[in-house]
Amino acid sequence: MNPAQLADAIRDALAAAVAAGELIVDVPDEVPLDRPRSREHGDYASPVALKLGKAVGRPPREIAGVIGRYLAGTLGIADVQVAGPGFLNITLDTAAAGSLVGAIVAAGTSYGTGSALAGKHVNLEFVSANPTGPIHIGGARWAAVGDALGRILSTQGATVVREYYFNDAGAQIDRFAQSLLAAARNLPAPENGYGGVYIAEIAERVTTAHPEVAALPGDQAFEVYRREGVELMFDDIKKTLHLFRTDFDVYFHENSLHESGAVTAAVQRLKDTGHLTYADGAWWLGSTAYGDDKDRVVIKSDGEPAYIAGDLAYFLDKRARGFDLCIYMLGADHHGYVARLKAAAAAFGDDPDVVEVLIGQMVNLVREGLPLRMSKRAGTVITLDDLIDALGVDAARFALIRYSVDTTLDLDLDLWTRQTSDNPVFYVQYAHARLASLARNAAELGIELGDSYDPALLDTPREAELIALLAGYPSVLATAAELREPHRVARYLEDLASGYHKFYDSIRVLPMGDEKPTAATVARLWLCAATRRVLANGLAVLGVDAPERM
RNA sequence: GCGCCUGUAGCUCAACGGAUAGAGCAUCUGACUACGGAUCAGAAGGUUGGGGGUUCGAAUCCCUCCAGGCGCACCA
Repeated sequence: MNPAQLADAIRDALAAAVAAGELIVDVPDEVPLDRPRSREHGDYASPVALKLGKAVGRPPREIAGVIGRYLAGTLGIADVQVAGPGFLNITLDTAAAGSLVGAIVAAGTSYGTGSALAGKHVNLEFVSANPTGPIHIGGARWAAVGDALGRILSTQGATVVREYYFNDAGAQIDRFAQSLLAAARNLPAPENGYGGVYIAEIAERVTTAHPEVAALPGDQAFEVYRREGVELMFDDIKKTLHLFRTDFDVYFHENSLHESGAVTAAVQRLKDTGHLTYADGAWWLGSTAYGDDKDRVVIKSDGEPAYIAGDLAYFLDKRARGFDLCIYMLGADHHGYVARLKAAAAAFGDDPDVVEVLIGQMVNLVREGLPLRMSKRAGTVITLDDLIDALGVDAARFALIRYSVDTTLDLDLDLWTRQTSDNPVFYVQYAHARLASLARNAAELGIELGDSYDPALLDTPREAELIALLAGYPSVLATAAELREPHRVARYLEDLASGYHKFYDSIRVLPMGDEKPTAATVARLWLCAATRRVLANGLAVLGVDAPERM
């Protein structure tokens, strides 16, 4: 029996009680059903009586008692208890609970998926770091979390396009190109320019590939460094992200919006519809209506488009490509954009809720208990490449994903470089490797899963706990998708790994010595196969490897 | 000054308005001649920053104060 079937059974019991005149209330379409934190509260718990208390006008415990009476006879339910203020605690019978194991093995990689977002076209924009330098630690957080979120949304049926917006127009790129030129010609770095070893390195690569540049006058050389340098930067960024297992479907270039006339057209459309106002020689967007603290300039008084003009055209472009949800993942230093982006949608006559902005807090690095202060000027920026070198892709991704993005993340390099049990990613991967090893040993002994097992043999508390954990995976995924919180999946996997290690420690799976495999051996192997499946599915969602051996 | 985020065990953090607030680390005590000890069992550790409010029920929602982080450009 799965949770959805149980919820239906509770609703049916409620409906039956209402039909019999024992309760007078409108039967809701859906009945709340939770997995209690404590196993003492059964396999499932429903606060339905507490929710209905006011509408029915009777004490919740009384209501729960009535529903419980109607529910008690349901096939697969071993026990129904009224507890606490009026919870309905439900325990499945062993066979009904154990049958889940077979369902998981049969479902394979699709176990845990849902359909809450079926038919949704989601544009997921993340990282989008300027191509003026390598991805740094803040971008790394979004790379890991954004990629995981994309996979999570996909499990719920959404069609997800991952997108990276390259700001390759404007003054920052000019400064980048000037910095390259200065480095190539051994001139001091320009004011507001970029420093760091990578500048010299890229300048040299450009110079090597285009030796003629040395003889060119400054403005022509500048153009070469701009064109070629930005291209190299693009390549480096893509390469690093690929190494980090974060690939994008679309790398969108801001420049293309200017060159195609999309920016001009978007601005003209807003002028025509009266959504831009002219004041002090500039054209303004009324973003204050969406919580901005001031209106924003779209066309500057010198006639040039401001940065936001590109955003306007970009949003229209996304909508024209058929997305009905546009998610932007931004760092805390850009939280001021939320109102602007929503205002942009509204100005085009669109629903502001199409725009969803996720704000992630900053990442600090800690070493030996002290915060590592990063400075571009001093060249102590920690890049994504550095992070991968230090931790490896698996640990880096897991470390960045397992914390809510609402909290400022202090990443302890000592902890995550340690290859020990302190490190959550190893704990989870070890559980998977152990399961793989167990399967190898079973195969060596000639024990096979076969077509079926007896679910009623999975009858110890440890097994019941493990099955209950497995049963929780779909709702964890669904919640993670709904709340856009990938860290829930990571935490769940730690719990599941813990549940498995406990099981492993207390219950022998394979026969010892001369013993013959029994029906219980087979049932337990099925349970192990199901656990391994869920660990592998969950790790895949995070983009973390599920190793056969460690 | 205004806005967003945060404040939970010694440390790092969980907990879609639910029951006795949970993990890991650190500390202390235990468990391997057999499926991987990178593991497990147990102990100890809390006025969920303070104060009000809403609710059958608040770490969670509202108000307020305190503390920290990040922003408040005709830059991109």
